[in-house]
Amino acid sequence: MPELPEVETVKRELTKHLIGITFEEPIIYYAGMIKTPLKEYQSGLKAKTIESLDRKGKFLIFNLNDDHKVIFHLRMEGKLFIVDKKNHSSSHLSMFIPFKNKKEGLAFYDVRKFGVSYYLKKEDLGPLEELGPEPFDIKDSSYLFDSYSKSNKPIKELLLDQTIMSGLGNIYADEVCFASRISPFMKGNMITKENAKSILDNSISILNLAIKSHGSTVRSYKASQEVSGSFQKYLKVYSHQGDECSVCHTFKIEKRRLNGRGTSYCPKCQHTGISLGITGKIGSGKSLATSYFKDFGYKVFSSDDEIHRLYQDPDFLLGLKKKFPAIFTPYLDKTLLSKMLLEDKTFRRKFEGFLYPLIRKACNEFIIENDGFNKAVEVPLLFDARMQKDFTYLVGVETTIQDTHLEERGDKNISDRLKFNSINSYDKHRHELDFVLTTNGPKSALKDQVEKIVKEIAVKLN
DNA sequence: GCAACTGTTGCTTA
DNA sequence: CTAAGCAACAGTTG
Repeated sequence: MPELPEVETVKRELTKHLIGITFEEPIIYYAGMIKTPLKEYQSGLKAKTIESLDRKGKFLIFNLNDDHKVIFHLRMEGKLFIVDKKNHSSSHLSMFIPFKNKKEGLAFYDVRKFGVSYYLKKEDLGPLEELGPEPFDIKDSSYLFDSYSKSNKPIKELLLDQTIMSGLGNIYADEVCFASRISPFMKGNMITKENAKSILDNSISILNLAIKSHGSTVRSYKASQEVSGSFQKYLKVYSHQGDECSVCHTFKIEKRRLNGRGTSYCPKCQHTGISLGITGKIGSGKSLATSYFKDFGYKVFSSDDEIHRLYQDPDFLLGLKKKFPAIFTPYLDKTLLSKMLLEDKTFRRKFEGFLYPLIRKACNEFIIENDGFNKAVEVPLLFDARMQKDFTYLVGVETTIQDTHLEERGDKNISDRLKFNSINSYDKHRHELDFVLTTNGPKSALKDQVEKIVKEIAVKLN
């Protein structure tokens, strides 16, 4: 995962073996990794000796015994191992640089081929040009406060911005937010000076401890053949989604996407507010239940409303038409759509595969946008859309008088509506619910049930 | 069996 | 300018 501590570990490990080593001409198997002219790279490294190694943020630097240097960025999976010339594994080998008068060489393994390398004059900054200071070099947290305050982006995204401060990646950014008791979703311009100080202090202490632990070993990443990092045992949120928070012992660690990155946090310790997924069959009374949560101060969102909004969206309709031309005659035929959803299983799968991710994304955006508030999100097909993990708690709404409810709201096609029960896997997943609301009785009884849940959650949040 | 997800960054598009 | 989405790639997980 190479973030700063892992790259520092690589640097320390390689320093033991590389100082004074003379390169032979590099053998390049994946030319895409070399970001400066290939021929110069090969001829430039040949017969040069390594004088010292350096690290800036997540970049690794070899200083050669002339006026040039070599820069590596390992990105996601890049690994620099010293291996025997005839013993190196050939799978995912992007480059091999044999050592002169030695039986070993430096191998660059990179499964995903995202890693890059540069051959540059020592005075050229190259990719380091825009790089911000490391936390260790920031003497005053007001620098961070000033940088973050200017931005409307979520604080975690700003922590990942290497031009402001370098070194934090996805794992340590989550850990720093947790240690600082700050929501990763909070906008930069909302943070206080105390927040900024906390972020700087925790960045320094977490990175230092991680360096001491030789980084983290997660998934396939290892700094060298010999060294396995152990910082993963100190991780409090990253890789802990679903576990009870080790600090408050009240809620599970949650995980959701923020700008395409998995983001783990504790809703209580980091003051994000909790989120409820409200689900149930058609006509069960979900909307009414959700509206009661609103009465108790919750922010609410309905995925049905989102679907209606999507059907007004020309871009969505265009995408839909491209994927499912059959339901356009020539305009979207909702009756035909309902019929096909009920009768054609293959069509339904495909349609759901198109629609559910959009719903999931919209719900996620709503939750992130309403950071700090408690939220109730109505999702009729929550289980089918596999959104169980997207909420703090799951609330089921049940009734034995579905048809009465549908009649009450003036539904014309009750029997057709009820057919949709067959494609809702609520019953199969009922045991996953944290709360069940029953809506057979008077409305006031439902409101009382909602109030009970609201109070229980308020106690947990303190 | 397919879709989503994975540690990073930079470029394109609106 | 910002913001979002995608691209680079290949393997693992549900």
